[in-house]
Amino acid sequence: MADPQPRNTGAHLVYSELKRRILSLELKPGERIYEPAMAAALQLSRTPLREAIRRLISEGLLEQQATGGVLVPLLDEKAISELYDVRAALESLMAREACARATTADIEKLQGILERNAAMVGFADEAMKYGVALHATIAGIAANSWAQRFHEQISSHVERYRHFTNNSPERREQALADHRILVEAVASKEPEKAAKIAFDHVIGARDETLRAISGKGLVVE
Amino acid sequence: MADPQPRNTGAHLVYSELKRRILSLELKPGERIYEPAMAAALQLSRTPLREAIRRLISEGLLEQQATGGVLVPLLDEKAISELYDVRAALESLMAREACARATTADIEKLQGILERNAAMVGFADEAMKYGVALHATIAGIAANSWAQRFHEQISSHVERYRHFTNNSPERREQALADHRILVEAVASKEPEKAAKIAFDHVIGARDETLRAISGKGLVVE
DNA sequence: TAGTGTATAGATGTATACAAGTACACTTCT
DNA sequence: AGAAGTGTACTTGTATACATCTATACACTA
Repeated sequence: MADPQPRNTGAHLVYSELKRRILSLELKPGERIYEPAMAAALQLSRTPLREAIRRLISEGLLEQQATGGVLVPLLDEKAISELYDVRAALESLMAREACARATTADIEKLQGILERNAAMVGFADEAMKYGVALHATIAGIAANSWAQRFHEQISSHVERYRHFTNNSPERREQALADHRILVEAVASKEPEKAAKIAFDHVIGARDETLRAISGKGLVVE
Repeated sequence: MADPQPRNTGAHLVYSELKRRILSLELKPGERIYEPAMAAALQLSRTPLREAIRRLISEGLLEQQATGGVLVPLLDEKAISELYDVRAALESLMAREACARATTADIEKLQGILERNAAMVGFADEAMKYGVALHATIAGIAANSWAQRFHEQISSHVERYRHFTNNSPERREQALADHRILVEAVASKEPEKAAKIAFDHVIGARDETLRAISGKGLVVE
């Protein structure tokens, strides 16, 4: 969860750096973090390091053992499923609220992103980029700070699983189709319809991800 | 967000204590927290106090100013609305998932709580207690740890607004009626119906709360 | 008088020293 | 040999000292 205006302190820098390492799997699931060693590696004292660690714990990106040690959480399929389910609920809500708040300019912006999404459907990275932009724009229109906050946290965790999924052309076509009818529903101000589309869209992504991952041998201890 | 097993450290104790003071409005919205004074008052050093403060910040129960100071967040109606909307999405999701997972024993438990809820509908505190128990039980059946996590955070914040609402007999009757059809939907395994009922139920609570609060002069600056 | 610069008190951010607790290997006893 | 106890190395938790930054009051200037 990035701050609106990250302050320029060591604790915030090491927070970002640790988060980056966790999401990139540079810090491996199950790995324990030892404060003195990590502080030395990052060239800081334990105090700001601990602040960063505590924050990551409260976001679920690190786990505190009952005994006091701190671990990078393991990956497992149940967690993926839970993450996507909550994400579906949040995106569904934001789509619903976006219907109530979208201005003409907002809708044009969505349609613009949709066009670029369509144009880039052949390129995995670009298509992904515009997909994310579309969801972010809808989130911005909905303007529910709590939904956004939680959505960001969820997205961080999903990021950790992305390394195991494959982004197929079929999936991208499907996502584009979903996006198209979602933008249409928002444009015509149909909140229930938009909510359902957003929900099903994310559930679809969940099932696809679970399929892609199953059997890939997620890291277990 | 309470830990599964709160460790027995000063930082955790002061976290609980500060959280209690924030939710009870003992620490007033807009009030600034000065570390040296607060540490002295709690008879601890600044180090564990800071850990508690950081955690509360990441849960939104304290706010960090760009300049470095830490404040108790102000109360305002927009925030209430956002909180309830997200809560509606989460409870809706949990009701949906509860349908898929509920065992016969789970359903009997729900019906038991419902009966006690009905018996106590004349008493504000008791009725509230069983209402909360019902939602918690459904959350337990759904068994989505992320939904539960976020739901707890949201509930903490809602707690801060409860001081301004009045729990009328009519509201309690309405809530009981909602609970009844919700349990029925879960018992008959109708996920879409249960999801909609839970959503509308919370939205109803939101509107009631907004009505009760408007004009009561929420603390501003 | 309004505005700016500066000094100063006091807050937050960081480093380090110390206390308390945990894990693990080794010894000892049955 | 196996189990239990004990000592040691090391980790986490806390206190404190220090550095840096912020805010406010006051003097000075235009």
